[in-house]
Amino acid sequence: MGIKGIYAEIGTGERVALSRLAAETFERTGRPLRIAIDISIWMFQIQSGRGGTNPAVRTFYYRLLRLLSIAIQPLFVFDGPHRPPVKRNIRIAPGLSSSLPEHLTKDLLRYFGITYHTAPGEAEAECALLQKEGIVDAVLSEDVDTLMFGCGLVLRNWSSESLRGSKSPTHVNLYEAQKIRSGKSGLCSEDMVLIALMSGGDYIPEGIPGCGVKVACEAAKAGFGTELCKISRKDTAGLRQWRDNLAHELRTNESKFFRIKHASLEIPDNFPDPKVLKYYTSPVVSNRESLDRLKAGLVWEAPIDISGLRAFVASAFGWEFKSQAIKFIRGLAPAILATKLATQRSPVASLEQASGQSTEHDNVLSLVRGLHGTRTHFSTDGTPELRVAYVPIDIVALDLSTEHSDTEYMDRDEFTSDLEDDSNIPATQSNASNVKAQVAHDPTQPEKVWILESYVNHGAPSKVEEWRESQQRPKPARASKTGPKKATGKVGTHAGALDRFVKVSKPDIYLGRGAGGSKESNLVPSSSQDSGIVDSDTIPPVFLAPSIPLSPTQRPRQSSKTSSRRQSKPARSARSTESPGPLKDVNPWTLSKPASSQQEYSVTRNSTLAAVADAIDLSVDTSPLVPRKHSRPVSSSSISSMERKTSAPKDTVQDGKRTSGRSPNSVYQTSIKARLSRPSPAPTFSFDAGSTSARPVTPDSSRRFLDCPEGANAAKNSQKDNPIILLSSSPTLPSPSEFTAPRERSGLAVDDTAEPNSDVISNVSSPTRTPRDCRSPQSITPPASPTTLNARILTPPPIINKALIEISSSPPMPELPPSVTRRRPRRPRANKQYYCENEDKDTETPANHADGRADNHNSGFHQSPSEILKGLEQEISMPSSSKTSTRNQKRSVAVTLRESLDGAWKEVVSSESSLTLSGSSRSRGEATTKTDSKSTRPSRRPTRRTVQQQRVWEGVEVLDLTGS
DNA sequence: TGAGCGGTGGTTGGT
DNA sequence: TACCCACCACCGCTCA
Repeated sequence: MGIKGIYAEIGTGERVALSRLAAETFERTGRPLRIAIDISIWMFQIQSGRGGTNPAVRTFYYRLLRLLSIAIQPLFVFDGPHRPPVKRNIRIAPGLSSSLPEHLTKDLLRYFGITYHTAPGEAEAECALLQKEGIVDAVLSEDVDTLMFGCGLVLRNWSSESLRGSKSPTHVNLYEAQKIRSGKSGLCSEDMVLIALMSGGDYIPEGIPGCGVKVACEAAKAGFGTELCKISRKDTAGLRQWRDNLAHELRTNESKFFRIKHASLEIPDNFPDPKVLKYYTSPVVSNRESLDRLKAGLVWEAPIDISGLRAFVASAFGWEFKSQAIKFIRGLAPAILATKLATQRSPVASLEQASGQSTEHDNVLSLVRGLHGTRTHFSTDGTPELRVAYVPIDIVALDLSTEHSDTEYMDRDEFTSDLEDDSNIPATQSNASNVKAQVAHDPTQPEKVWILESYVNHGAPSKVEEWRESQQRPKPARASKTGPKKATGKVGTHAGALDRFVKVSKPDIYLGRGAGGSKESNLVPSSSQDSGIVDSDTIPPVFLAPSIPLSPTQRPRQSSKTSSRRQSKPARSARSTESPGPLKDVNPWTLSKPASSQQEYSVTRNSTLAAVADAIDLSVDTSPLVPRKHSRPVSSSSISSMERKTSAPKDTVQDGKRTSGRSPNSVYQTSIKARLSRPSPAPTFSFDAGSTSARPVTPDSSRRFLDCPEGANAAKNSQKDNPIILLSSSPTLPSPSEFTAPRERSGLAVDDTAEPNSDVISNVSSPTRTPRDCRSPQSITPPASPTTLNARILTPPPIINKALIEISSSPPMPELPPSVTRRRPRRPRANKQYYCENEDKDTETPANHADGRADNHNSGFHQSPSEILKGLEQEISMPSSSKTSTRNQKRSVAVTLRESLDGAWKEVVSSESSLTLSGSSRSRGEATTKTDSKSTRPSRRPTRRTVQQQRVWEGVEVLDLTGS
């Protein structure tokens, strides 16, 4: 937890490449960068490992490889027995230091020859001490608490640079105590102690009630922190005096230390708790004697026990076969090579050199088979690297003949799950094209790896010199270079090669930017385009938002919460001036494979062209060869991810003619895993004013409606008088020709053109039976023209062979007055969907989904509606812990179990009950109707007022696009 | 678990 | 005194 909100004060630090730090330290000191690592930082980060045996330890293994590949010398610090018994309000069992299996971790470190150290108390405090004592250069920690303990250089958040494709950790946030003190915040370690005490820290999460980091910072800047740390803990009178001074200043703001006075803040009598104060100011750390012993015993360059490590990975990760031994060699070799180059002792200083024997220096030199280029890469913040050729088996001398052949036993799943971890090994080897190489990898053949230039200069200077000389020599002119280029078909790409993989479903929007614009100009924006200024008028209508022509300010929020969050990100980064990020001039287009479990690739680009990015739809498929016969309906729960990553081409309308976006020869992604954390989007039906018929709203139909004179007129008028209420329409909704919903459902005339499956119809129940669903058109007061009201009908979940239980806990449906703007609840938290797997069929389960989030739904697994209803009753009637007002509320809850059919529902059983809700409505994410405005002042924010005055009509998902 | 985001409500100071 | 406004703490949610 650290200190909540502290980053708003001290900033997020300088984002730097760890390799750059390593190289700079190496050049400055002549030795590798040494960092103390609080082992607990791995606790959660490495839990993401999936598959195989001990995935967390395996991820830890790859992280160690990554550290070694930039020749960093880590010193791992474990928590000791004398750490504070309670941290973050959690009582810590003595001896339990992390969720990692400690013995495995320590074994692994031993085999790697990496030193670890058990602190007497808290690892964080010990790490800070090690840095202060100069034993290490920096501390890698999970937060900046080490600054409180007096650490001078803290590294945090070792992770990949976002938007760069690779997820391999390359960069850290760097905090220098000196810079923080002289910076805008002006905070020192004593100040931070006070902030932790007042606003809440690890040992006292509550702090002073009502006091946040802002007020605490003001108090610290006024000098209360420094003063407090000077007072002896036994000096109770001094402490009391200090507390009274602080309370007085807070109450009166006499000395103008604070922006405003804080009369309502009450400082507890026992503030600050001497025990807690002691944890911060005098933590249990090693004494001088222990430190000296540690210093004397530290071995920074212990060799890796290769055979021991091989045995370890075989037993701990199940890497028992030859192919896995090869993978082991392949991962380990570059790390060892980099370390050897960086820690190579000078040949002059070597005694062996004097004796004329083969030296260690010669051995390292022999590992470098050649140099093949230089680069400056964003992953190292542009620190120069050299491409070094080496033979893996020379470095990791493992006898492969003793390894078990595994061709017969290879478990494909296991193999692919291991490949996921390969994203963690040095970036030089981690790319999709190497998947093939991995299978056919021969460790006796030379490989190439990028290694920091300073290490190569140090470890193999003669090779570098030789290579540089060869670079300077004029190369003999090749006959082929002077002649005309031959299209060999083997090198580079031929025209249209990408067409097999990338489908551009939007016309060339850059084509008009210059006469005879090259192909390249279609994809790579020019600098002027990089400005992100896009004239919406120049974009053909098809590029606009799927349903509604809107001005940029009226753009609907994306149905995916994630996407909306992503949209909000640039705003934050725009605010941030501290981390501009390296290499802004990189190609804004990125082809990335989003998640290991997902098969689709996506073409994305930097946010500077967000407006254009919205208008471009690139569908990329992994297979250009064989079109699938049937494109499975896209999982509704995956729609959000589809929106972000891959989307099938949408139908377009041009010159009044409808063009199906789906090319008959195109191949669409059909198996998508995504989290199931939100209610399924559904096809949207519109109820035209004065009409009892409903028709599905597709991007197309909306556009058709708005393109026609009536629609345009309606839109125009409604902007003035009555807001148009349109529902979000799924961009991945099948076109009408593919839509297989039955024509008639309880009076709903569905205007689709396809012939429904009669078998399906016969078993389909009315989707209007539950309050969660939309009402039939008859029950809706036709809105005054020209308002168009669209209601949502639950659609069958496209996960075939699944039953979807939709639970709705909503107040009784109010009458919907005409022309009332219904706001969509920001988070429909009250609704839950439970997926029940049909065990007889081979289907995926929510637990199988990419991130495992669907496990949250397990509470509904294999339960009957009545069981679920019972559980829901308990859940809803549970008292809320929120401090906000509570009241009883009558609610109607309906549970319907439906089986998913192809394009329809089959209702199995439903149950309904009335519940009394107690607890905070706010905590349940519902719209509230405020009645007790006497005690609480009504909000003056228009958005809030709108929500307060109108109940959200759950069951109808309304996206208010009026911008009001 | 840390951290960020958006929403909500309380407090304060100014009008 | 009532109202308005800005600020901030706090909460739930989400993502990595």
